[in-house]
Amino acid sequence: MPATIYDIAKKASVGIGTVSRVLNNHPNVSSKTRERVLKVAHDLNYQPHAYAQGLARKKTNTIAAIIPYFTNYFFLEVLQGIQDKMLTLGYDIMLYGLNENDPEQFETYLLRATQKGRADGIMLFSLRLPEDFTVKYKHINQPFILVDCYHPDFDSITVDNKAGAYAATKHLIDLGYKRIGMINANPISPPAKIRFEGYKAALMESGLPFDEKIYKPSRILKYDGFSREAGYDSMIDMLELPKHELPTAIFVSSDVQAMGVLSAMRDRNLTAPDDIAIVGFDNIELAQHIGLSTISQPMYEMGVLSVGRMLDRLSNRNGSVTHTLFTPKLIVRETCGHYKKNTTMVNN
Amino acid sequence: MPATIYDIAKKASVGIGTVSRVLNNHPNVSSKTRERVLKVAHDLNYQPHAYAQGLARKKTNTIAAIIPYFTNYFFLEVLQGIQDKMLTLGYDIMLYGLNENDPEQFETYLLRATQKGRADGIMLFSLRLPEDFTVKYKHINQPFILVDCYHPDFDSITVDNKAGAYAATKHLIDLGYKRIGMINANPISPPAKIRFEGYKAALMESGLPFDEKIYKPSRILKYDGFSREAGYDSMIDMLELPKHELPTAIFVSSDVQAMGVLSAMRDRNLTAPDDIAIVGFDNIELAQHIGLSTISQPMYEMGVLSVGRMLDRLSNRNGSVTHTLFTPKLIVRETCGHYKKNTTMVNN
DNA sequence: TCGTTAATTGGAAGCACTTCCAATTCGGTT
DNA sequence: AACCGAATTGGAAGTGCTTCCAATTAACGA
Repeated sequence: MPATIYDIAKKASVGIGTVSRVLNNHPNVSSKTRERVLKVAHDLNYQPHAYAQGLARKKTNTIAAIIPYFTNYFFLEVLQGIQDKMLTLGYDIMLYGLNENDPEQFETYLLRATQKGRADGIMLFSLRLPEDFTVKYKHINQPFILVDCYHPDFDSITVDNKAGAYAATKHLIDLGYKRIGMINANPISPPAKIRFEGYKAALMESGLPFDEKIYKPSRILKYDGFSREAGYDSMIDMLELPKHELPTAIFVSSDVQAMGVLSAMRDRNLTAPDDIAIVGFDNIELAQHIGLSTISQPMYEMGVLSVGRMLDRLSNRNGSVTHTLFTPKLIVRETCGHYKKNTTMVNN
Repeated sequence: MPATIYDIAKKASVGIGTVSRVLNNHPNVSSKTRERVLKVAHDLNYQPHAYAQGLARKKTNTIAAIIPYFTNYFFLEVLQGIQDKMLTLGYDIMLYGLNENDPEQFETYLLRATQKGRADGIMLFSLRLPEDFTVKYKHINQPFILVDCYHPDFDSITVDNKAGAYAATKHLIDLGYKRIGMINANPISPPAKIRFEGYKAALMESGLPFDEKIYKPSRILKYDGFSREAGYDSMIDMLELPKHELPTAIFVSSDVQAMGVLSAMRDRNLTAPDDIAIVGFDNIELAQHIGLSTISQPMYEMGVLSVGRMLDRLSNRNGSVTHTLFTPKLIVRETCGHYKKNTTMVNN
């Protein structure tokens, strides 16, 4: 039978109010009684009851995180960032991992997470929110923070996809490649669209022409084309081109697709970077092992920052919405070919 | 201002007791009042306050999961299994992810998780518990369930490491390899020790001699030798042997080590399985991509089962402790060489 | 020594629920 | 119409905390 403040009060011959004040470091307690209470609390091995505190304080010190499991590495890194930061702040995190194959799950989890008294705030990751999200969830009084996704009405932390795509393409240009193609996911998806813009911007700026023949948006639509299969398919399609029209380098809109692209090349007895140089996007765990040059998102930092945002929002409900854009980093490995001395080589 | 049962009671002209009974499906309510209350509740968009319920019921419907992040793929799979099962049961999960570099974190998290009223039970993953764990945490009245780790005093769900190692070795034997080595982690670690036993048992059974020269426990001790570097180091060491003493096949105690083993082979211009066949253990995500034959642990199922155990334990605190042993599965890919027709080929 | 002000202190009320007990209502009997 | 047991119902008490307000005590100067 765990001790309550009543037990402490009785044993220390004080009122429960005093016990509470001591335990919460309120100033108006004489140091003698404070010490006495503290000693008794320690002797009884007292631990406050989280739910009773939550009920009385109208605060749970818990935040809910809704993350799709299938984002895998992203999921892990971001979560770790959040967790580490949360610990130091005394918050707990309630996890709601989404399975790709169950579209109703999001609603279910959202409902649970927003159930009165469960969490102080909700963090949503990599989820495309419907247009009507705002009206639908207007009545919810927990703040939302979006990470790796965007909606004008909520604080968000995203990565600058255009800058990333630009950096990838620019790097290939700097290496001397002249005919640079792109294998994209489905441009319906905002990141795919924006990465395409970054690619074009880099070409423009360097005076290279944009050639439709070596730009392949994905024909396979599952996961909006962000899949190994989609990459494979696009590359096979690309390789139908007559040899002199083939690109010498390709920017691929994601690492998973790049995996497929590399498989397709292997099947055609081509290697990267000797035949065609490849740069991906995302820096998934695998990228390091296969030497894939890519663009890395600062996932851990995004996690940490998102916690900060959440706390800001918690203490100031009506502040104006902020959108933070992180600049991703180019990671040079083998698949993009001989790198120049002036490029930073990053090892993991 | 969200609705409470008092609001409902007033609007439906009934007492709060009745409202509560309706909401909790207690039998003794006339169907007229039941419907009336239900309608009002719906109109007011009523949601019960989780903490108030928890306080009154002395039950949180939440369980805490303490998992080391560095287990990566294991972490993801197991968590998903838990989550999916939990959802259907109306439980929430509170996540405590451990960083490898902070040994005090475990204590901290355990303390938080066991704080009164926070979670109904605690699940511990892949954590080696100190001998004195039982006495130290005797006072805690939340049940513990151990997954992928063992302690005699608590329910546990583990994988049959011996059977897995046996299956791996036996498969190599069945393929016709006669000189089969093993690269192990540090045998201090229980799984490493037991996998070694499985390896030896398979050799024995087939009348093959155990040769110390081709058994290499790890010299690098970080992560108990379950690391890429350890695998690399052991393999380099192994390759010092005169050619005729080299094994023709090696069972490696983990996939991460196998990664290192394969790198070492590549550095010496050897390939698997042509020069030396390799079988790993764990079936990490990467294994599929590099065609590594390995032993797969049913992580998802372990997660699901652990939830079941937890609920059993929750409803029967004093039942005797159960230890469940899962039998892992052999996954045949390329690195073990030509497979026989009678072996099941698994694709992922 | 006595008033006055400031520093402590006790405990009721409130947080939103569940549950138990006593009271009321209902249906069916006689 | 009166009665009885069963089916409903209301609401007090309890869950463990915070916080506020009134009351007590201490401290200080005159």
